[in-house]
Amino acid sequence: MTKYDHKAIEKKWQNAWEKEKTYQASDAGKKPKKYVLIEFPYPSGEGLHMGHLRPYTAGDTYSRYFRMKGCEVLYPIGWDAFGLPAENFAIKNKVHPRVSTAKNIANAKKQLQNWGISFDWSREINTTDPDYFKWTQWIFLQFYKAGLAYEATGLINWCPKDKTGLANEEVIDGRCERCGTVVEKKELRQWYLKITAYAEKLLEGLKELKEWPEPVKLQQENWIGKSEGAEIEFPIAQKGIRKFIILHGRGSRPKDHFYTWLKKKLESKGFEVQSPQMPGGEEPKDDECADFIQQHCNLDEHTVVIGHSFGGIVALRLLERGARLAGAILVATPFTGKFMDGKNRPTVTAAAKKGFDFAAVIKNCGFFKVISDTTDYVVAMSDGESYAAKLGVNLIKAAAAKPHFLDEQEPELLTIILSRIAVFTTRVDTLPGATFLVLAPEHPLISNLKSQIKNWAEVKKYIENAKKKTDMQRAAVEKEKTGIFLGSYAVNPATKEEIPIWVADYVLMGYGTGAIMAVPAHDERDFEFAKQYKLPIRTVINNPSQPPLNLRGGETAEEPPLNIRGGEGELFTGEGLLINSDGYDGMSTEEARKKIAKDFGQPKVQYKLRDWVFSRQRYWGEPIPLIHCQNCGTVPVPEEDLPVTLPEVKDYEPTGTGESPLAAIDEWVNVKCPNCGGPAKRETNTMPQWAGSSWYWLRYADPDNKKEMAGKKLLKRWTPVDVYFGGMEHTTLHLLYSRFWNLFLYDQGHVTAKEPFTKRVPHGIVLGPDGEKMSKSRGNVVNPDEIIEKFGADALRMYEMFLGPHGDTVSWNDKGIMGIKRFLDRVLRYQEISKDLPRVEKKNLLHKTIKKVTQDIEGFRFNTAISQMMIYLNEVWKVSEDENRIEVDFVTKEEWQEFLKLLAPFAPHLTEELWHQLGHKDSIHLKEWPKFDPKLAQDTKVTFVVQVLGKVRATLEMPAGTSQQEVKEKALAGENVNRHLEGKKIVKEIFVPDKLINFVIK
RNA sequence: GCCCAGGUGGUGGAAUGGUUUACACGCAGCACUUAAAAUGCUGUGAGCGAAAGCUCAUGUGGGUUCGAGUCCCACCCUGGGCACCA
Repeated sequence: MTKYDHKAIEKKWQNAWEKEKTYQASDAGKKPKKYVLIEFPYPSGEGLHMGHLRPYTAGDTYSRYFRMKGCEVLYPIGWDAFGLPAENFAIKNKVHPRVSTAKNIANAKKQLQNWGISFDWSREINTTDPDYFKWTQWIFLQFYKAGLAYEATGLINWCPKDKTGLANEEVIDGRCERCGTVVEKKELRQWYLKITAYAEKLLEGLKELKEWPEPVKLQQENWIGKSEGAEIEFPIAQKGIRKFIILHGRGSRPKDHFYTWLKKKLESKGFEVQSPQMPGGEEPKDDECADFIQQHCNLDEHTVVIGHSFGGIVALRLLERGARLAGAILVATPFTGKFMDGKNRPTVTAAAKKGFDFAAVIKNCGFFKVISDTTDYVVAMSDGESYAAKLGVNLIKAAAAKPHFLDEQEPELLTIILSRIAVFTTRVDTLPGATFLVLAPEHPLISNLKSQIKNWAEVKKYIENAKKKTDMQRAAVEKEKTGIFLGSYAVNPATKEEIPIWVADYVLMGYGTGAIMAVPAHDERDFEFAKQYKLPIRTVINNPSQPPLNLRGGETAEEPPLNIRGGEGELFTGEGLLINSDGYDGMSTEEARKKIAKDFGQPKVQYKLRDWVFSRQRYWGEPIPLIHCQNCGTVPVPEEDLPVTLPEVKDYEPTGTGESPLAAIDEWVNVKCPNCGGPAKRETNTMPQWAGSSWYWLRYADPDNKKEMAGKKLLKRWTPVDVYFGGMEHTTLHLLYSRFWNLFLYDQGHVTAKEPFTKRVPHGIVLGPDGEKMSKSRGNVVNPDEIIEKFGADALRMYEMFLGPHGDTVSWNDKGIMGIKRFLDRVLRYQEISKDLPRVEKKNLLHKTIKKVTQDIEGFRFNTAISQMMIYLNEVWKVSEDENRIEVDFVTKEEWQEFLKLLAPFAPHLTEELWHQLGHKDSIHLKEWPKFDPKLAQDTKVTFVVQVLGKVRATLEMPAGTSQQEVKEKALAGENVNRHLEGKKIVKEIFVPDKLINFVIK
C-alpha cells in the first residue's frame, strides 16, 4: 500500500506554481475580477501561527474556487512591518529594526509558501519600504491640507511602559492594547486626525454595507455613539456686574475682529458696554492707553474689563494704578512680550517687560480670567500659564475660531465672559427638573469661579485626586459617587431658580461639554448623587404606571410639589406626561423635548467617537512629514521631497519625556524651511502602526506605481475589495480607520470606491487543545509548521476548516486531524487501486456533492463542504477484506475528475498530483469548476416518515415524487402504524411531499 | 448595568418548522498479523425490553403548532463588545 509522501509532493507543486506564476492576477483581460483580501501579517520573530492560518486558508480556498469559476482573482499579501515589537527588539539587541524585520519577513514568506497559499507574490508590499510609506506620508499631507490633521495639547492616554501616546481605540479595559500596562493620562502636544469630522459619514456608510455581518456594523455604530439632544446654557449667577469695557489689541480698531459682535451680544444681555479706540495705532504705549481709558471711561466695582492681546496689558496697568474693578478678563495677552512667529512688536514687548505690581493688581480686582488660545501660534500658551499663576487663577484654555481670537465671532469667548455653563442633554424635556449642575473635575470653568469658591482648598484637593485616578479607577468606584459643592449657583433657564454647581468625577470632560444638568428624578446617576448629598429631587414627569399625580406634582391640589426635602424622591427614567413644569405641564415628553429645546437650547448631535491621536513618540514608524519654521509656522514637506526617511540612530530607546528618539538627531531634525529657506526643525513624532494598514489594499492594485498612490485605472479594475477576511478584534480599530481613510480619499477624488470592503467575513479564534487562548506561558501553542512536517499542508489546511464553522471560536484537537489524514490517504489510494477496473456512474450523488460544496464555499461553510466530500468518498469507497476484491463499483474517470476538482481548493497539492497522474499537463487549479444539474442533485429515492399525532411510527423508502394517496396506502399497511391507529378516527392528514405523512387522530 | 453571539452525544460539530445527533474524533468488537502499528468492517444519546417496540432527551420553565433545536414569553449560564457617554 502506497503512502502519500506529502513532503516531496507538496514541495514539487509549490515550486511548479511559483515557476508557472499560476496565481498571478492579470491587470488586463475580460474575466470578471474578484478581489479577496486577508489582513496582512505583522512579521514577528515568532513566525506566523495558527491564528494566521485559519483566515489565510479560508481566503485561499475561496480564491481558488473563484479562479476555477473563471474569475480573475486578486489574492495579495504584504507586511505590516512598522511597530513596537521590532523596535523593542532593537532596543534590547541593538539591531536595526530594518534588519530584524527583513529576516522575519523572509521566514514568514517561507512559511506561507509551505502552507500552499495561492498569493500573488508579484504584488508583495511592505509598509516600511520607503516606496510604500512615501504614499502613507503623502496621504497624511492630504489630511493636513484638508484641515483634518491638527496639533493640539490635550490629556491623552499614555502608556508608561511603551512610553508613547495611544489612541482611544488602543486602550482596552484601561490598559495598553499592546503590553497590558495600565494607561495613564498625560498632557501632551500631539497630532490628531479629525475622524470626528467623518463620524456621520462613517455611520451613514454602514447602511450601504449590506454584506457586512450585523454584529460588526453594530459594534462600529456603538463605537461612533451618536446621540441627538440639545445644548443648553446655564448662566452663572453673578451679582453686581453692570458694565463691560472692551480693550482692543495692538493696531486694531473697535470695529475689528470680534469686538463689535461681542459688544452687541453683551448689550443684548442688558449690560452697558464701552469699546473705546485707544491711541497709538501700530505702536501703542501702555501708559498712554491707560491714561486714555482713565480719562474717558468710568471704572468702578461694577465694571469688568476685557483686554484682548495688548489690551490685556492695559487692563493690568489700570489695576496697578489703583482702579477698582469687578473683574478683568485677559484674552490671548502676550505677557512676556515674546512672540513665537519671530516678528517684532517693540512697544508691546517694552510694555510687557516692565512687569506689574501684582499685589496691587490683585487687591483691586474681584476676579481674573486668563484665556489662552490652544491654536495660537503667535502668543505662547506658557505666557498665559505663568501669568495666571501670578494672579492666582488657572489658565483657561479655549479653542479660538481663528488663531489668537481674530475671527468676527468668538463664541467660546462669550461663554467664558458671561460665565455660562453649557451642558449637553438628550432629555431636554426634563430641564424643569434640573436641580443642580455638575462639572467634570477638568472643566476649565472651575478655575474661573475660584474667586467665588470659599472652600477652594477642599475643591482643589478633590480635583487633583480625581485627575490622579486613571479612567479605570474612576469607573471602578461605580457604587459611591463623590463630589463637592463649588459654592456658586447657576440659573435654570426654565424655572429661573438658582441651582448649586457641583464638581464630581462621574461627569466626563471628554464627552459633550464636560458639564451636565442634573435631573435626579429622571436620571439614574443624578439620582444616586442627589441621594448621596441630599440634593433636591423634583419629579417633572409622571410615571404612567403609577397613580397619576396632579400637574403640580402632588397627589391632591392642595399638596405642595414633590421637590421639597433634599435626597427624597422617586426615580423614573421613562417617558410620560410633564408635571410640575409650569408652561409645559401636560405635554408628552416627546413634545416637550421639541418645545423646550426650541425655547432654551439648540439642537446638537454628539458622538462618543474621539479624534484619533495620530502621533507616537517612537523611532520605528513613518515620520510625520512636516517642518516647523520660526517664520512660517508648520509647513508640509513638499511632495517632491517625500518620502521623509528615518535617520540612522545609535539609540532606539524612547526618551519618555514625550519626545521621539528622533529629536536627538540634530542633523536630521534641523532643516531649511521649504517655504522661506530659514532655519526650521522637522516634526519628530512618527505615525501609529495603523497608518500603513489604513490604505494597503489600494496599493495592491498598483504596487509599483512611482507617480501615484495607485492609478485610477487599476483602482477601478480591482477595488473595492470583494471579500475581506479578518478578526473581530479589528472592528473598531483597523476596520474603522480604513473606512475613514478610504472615505476621505474618495472625497478628495483619489480613489474610485466609496466604501473599501464590500463584504466582511470574520473568523473565529483558534484556541489551544485545553480550550484556552494559545500562549507561550500556558505552553499550549500548536505550531503549524510541526503539523505540516507530520501530516502535510493539505491535511492541516483541511483540518483547520473542518474544526468548525469559519466564524466560530474552535479548539485545536490533536487527534482529530487523523480523520482528515485518513480521508486524503483514501483519495490517493482510491485512484491507485481503481485503475483498469469497470466503472459505473454515481450521477445523483456527484451532482448533490457539487451542489453542496459549491454553495458551502460561497457561504463560507467550509466544514460542511468537507463533510459532503467525505460522504461522497465513503459511498464510492467500499472495499472488502482484501483490497483487491472490489465489492462496490468505482465511478467513471470523468466523475472522479469532477470530484478532484471539488477537492482542489481544499487540498491543492494532492489534487494537483493526482490530476497530473491522470495524464493532464496543465494545472487543476485553473480548470473549470464542475457544474451541477439541479434535477440530478435531487435524490431519486426518499424516506417518508409516517407519524401518528406527530410521533414517528414508521419510515418508508419510496421514489421521490410519490403521491399522497400512494404513501397513505403504504403507510396504513404498516403494522406498527395500525396499532397506533386502532380504535381511533383519522381527523386530519398532513402530507409534506418527499418528507412525511402525519395522521391526526381522535 | 447595557448591546451582541451562543448553550445539541464522551468530544468537535450537523440539521429550509418535519426521522435530533450528518461528517469526524474517541471508544468497543471483529478481520488482517506471530504480535503491534497501519488498514478495513460493524456497533456506539439515555432508560426499559429476549425482540418487535416503548418512553425520555437539543441550558431551565411556560406558550404557539398536527409537529419546535428551530417561532414567541420569562429566566439561568458561557463567550465577545461597551461601560457613570448625560
